[in-house]
Amino acid sequence: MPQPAADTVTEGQPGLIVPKTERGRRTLRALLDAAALEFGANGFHATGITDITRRAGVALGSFYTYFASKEDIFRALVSDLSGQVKTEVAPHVEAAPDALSRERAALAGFLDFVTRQQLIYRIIDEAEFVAPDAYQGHYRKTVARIAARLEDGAAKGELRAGVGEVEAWAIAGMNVFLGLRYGVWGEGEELSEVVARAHRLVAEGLGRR
Amino acid sequence: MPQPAADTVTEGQPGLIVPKTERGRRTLRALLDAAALEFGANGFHATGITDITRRAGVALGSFYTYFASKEDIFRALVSDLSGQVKTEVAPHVEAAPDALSRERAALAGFLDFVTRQQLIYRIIDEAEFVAPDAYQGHYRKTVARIAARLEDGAAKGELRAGVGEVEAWAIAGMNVFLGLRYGVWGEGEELSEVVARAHRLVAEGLGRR
Amino acid sequence: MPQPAADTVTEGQPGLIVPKTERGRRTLRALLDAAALEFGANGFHATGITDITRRAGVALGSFYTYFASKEDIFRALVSDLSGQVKTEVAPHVEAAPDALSRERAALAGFLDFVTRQQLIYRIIDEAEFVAPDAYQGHYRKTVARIAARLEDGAAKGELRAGVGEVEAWAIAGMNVFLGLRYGVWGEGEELSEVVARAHRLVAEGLGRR
Amino acid sequence: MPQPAADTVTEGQPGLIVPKTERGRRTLRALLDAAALEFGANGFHATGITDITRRAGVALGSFYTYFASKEDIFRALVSDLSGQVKTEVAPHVEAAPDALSRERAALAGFLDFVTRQQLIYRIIDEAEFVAPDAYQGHYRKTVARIAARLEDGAAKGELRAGVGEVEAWAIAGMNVFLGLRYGVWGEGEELSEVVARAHRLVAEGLGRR
DNA sequence: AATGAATGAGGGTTCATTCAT
DNA sequence: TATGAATGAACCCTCATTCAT
Repeated sequence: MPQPAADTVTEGQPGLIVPKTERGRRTLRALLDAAALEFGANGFHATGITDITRRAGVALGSFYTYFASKEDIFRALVSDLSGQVKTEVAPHVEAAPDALSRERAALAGFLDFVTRQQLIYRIIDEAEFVAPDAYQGHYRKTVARIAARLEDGAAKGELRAGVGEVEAWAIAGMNVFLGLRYGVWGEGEELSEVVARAHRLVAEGLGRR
Repeated sequence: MPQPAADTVTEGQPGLIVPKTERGRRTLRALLDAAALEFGANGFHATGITDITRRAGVALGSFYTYFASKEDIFRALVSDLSGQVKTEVAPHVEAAPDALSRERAALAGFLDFVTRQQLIYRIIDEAEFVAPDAYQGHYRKTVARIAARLEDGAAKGELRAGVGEVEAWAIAGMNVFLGLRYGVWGEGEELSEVVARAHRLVAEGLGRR
Repeated sequence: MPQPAADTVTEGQPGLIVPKTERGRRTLRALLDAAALEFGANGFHATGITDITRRAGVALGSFYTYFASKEDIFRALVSDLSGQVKTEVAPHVEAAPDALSRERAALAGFLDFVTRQQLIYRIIDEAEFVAPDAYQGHYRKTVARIAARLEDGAAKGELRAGVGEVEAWAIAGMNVFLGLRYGVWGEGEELSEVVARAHRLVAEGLGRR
Repeated sequence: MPQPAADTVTEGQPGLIVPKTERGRRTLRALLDAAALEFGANGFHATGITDITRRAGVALGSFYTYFASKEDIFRALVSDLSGQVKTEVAPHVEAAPDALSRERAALAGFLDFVTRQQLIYRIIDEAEFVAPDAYQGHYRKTVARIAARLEDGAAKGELRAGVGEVEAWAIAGMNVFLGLRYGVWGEGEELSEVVARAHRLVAEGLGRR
């Protein structure tokens, strides 16, 4: 079951109003968490501002103290969630000893995140249609991280030479689709099995040796 | 540049009204083609029924002679486009001599389709939020085809044993992301290069031999 | 007591939608008449679209079949009322035998109109703040008519030479203020007396002979 | 160019809070001056309380320390401006040697005031729709002054006998319209010429001698 | 006296769908 | 079958005013 992001606003985002009082900070937090749950469960268009404020326990008008529009809070969420995914996956990745196991750890960490936060993860995907620039921003950053890992692995001789952005997009696509299929739609499939098989594809390909 | 699908409705879909008269058939066709362009360009929610009927050159009321609702025509489109993708990619695939080159051909064909019909292709993706069942249907069918190819290849000894659904989802995800990145967002990148690199990943993986 | 303008739409105004059916024509008429009463009685800002549609006996949405916005119908009204004033006053003016009595007839006709349509006349005045261009348009046209009369009178030797636009604006202002004071605010003052005195001012001035 | 009225509150008005401290007096002044500029530039309805407090450099809540409502400050302004007009015009009038030149001086002084304070002058006019009693109050007082002057002139034999309230309203209307047309809308017309021509109308009328 | 967050009624506008012609 | 006017629920957003600090 999706949990409201416990501490949503970690660093200032451009354009985000920073409340001056403690009370204001609590209200902003409540709005973001409520929005995550509502957008996640019902999608952008089916969610009304009143759904968000009702769940957050604040008055309708207070919404506009912190956000200029429904799109505005949506963008803030995407940006926030993008950071959350990265933050959750990073420790797994860093603990891995070499390039190939880094990718395995990234996939495992991502599937885990998506499974726990499945409704909320939809928000990022819906951004493709609600806030395309935020969507592009998220994936360009994500892929840049993957590409950097791959290039590092190649430089260390742990991966074959020449891997780069194209491979990174391919891996991102695999991970996202596997997350959707087995993390969100899945009905109890063994995720470790999925990780193992998908990772073998990435490591060895499909051909016979 | 996206073209209106010239002959959109090829076979009866469940729930779809089949017009009796030639005139009716033309109106239905006009509506579907107009809807593809409008939904593709502006998305489901930003598109009004009047946008569709205006472009189709029919009266507003006539829309409901053919479709029960906005979602209805959207579903019909997704189903239709799903068939189109399959139809366009299939010949490439069938011409390929072995399992690995089949996957290469599928990727190449898909990238080509997406590049030509980029706006329209968005419709399928937006279905995730507008008509999730149609979206699932499309991808389950797509993946089933891929899985069947892989299993066939394994049976023939052209691929390593044990490949199946998980690998098929991974490949689907890869293809879709590469299509979005290089077919839709791309600015003139060499698609053949993308295909070559992505295919090497599928064939050999990232590890050193 | 103000009467709804019996036949409001007499000639096509730019930007005004012209209904294609008889029913549509009736709805448009009903909306304009209702708007005149509501705007006249309560002013632009205190009048809601729903007040207009309720009085007109049509659904809220129908309003937007004919007008793009609240301002839009207001402008249409101003333009329409501007024409009505002219139409009502003109016959009095034309029946007058010479230049001085023309001005007297114009004042008398105007006071009469304002007295009968006092609420509705407020609409034109409020336009100064709601649709300044429409307001300017009305008064520039009105004054142009007065100036033309004066110049004609001077040419015929019925008025002293040199009268023109400045005098026309002065007369317009006099008429409007007298209309407001004695037509709208008035409590049964004898209008003929007002006309007589004001006209003597226009004819002879205040000085001693 | 309109100037913020330097010393706006000169005498206590009914219902107006008179601050005890110097600081309070400054805040009140700042609010009134800011309101004059905002109402003048954007009108009553388009002006928000926050626009006023922002320009005045005080917190939103402080507004209600001094005024009970938006209408309240508007009324206070109208009353204040009414006094200003009178104060500005009076010396010109008093300096004039006889009844006719008094009216000429009044018109000239008024046109001058309106030209310098055009935006702010709109406030008085808008009062017709925002605070009709304040509007009536202003013009009844204004006209009473004019009427008193006329009657005085008649008593002294400088004007023809019998002039009174009707003539005063007529003259007020002329002045106001000429102010709007040549002071506010005008584009550099020679005001002295306007004064001369309008005054000849008042003095001699339009007829031939 | 000042601050600024909180409130919530209200209003304009959209648009999918229905219906009379 | 086609037409286009009619319907009205729904929704986003504003903003005057209140209130806790």
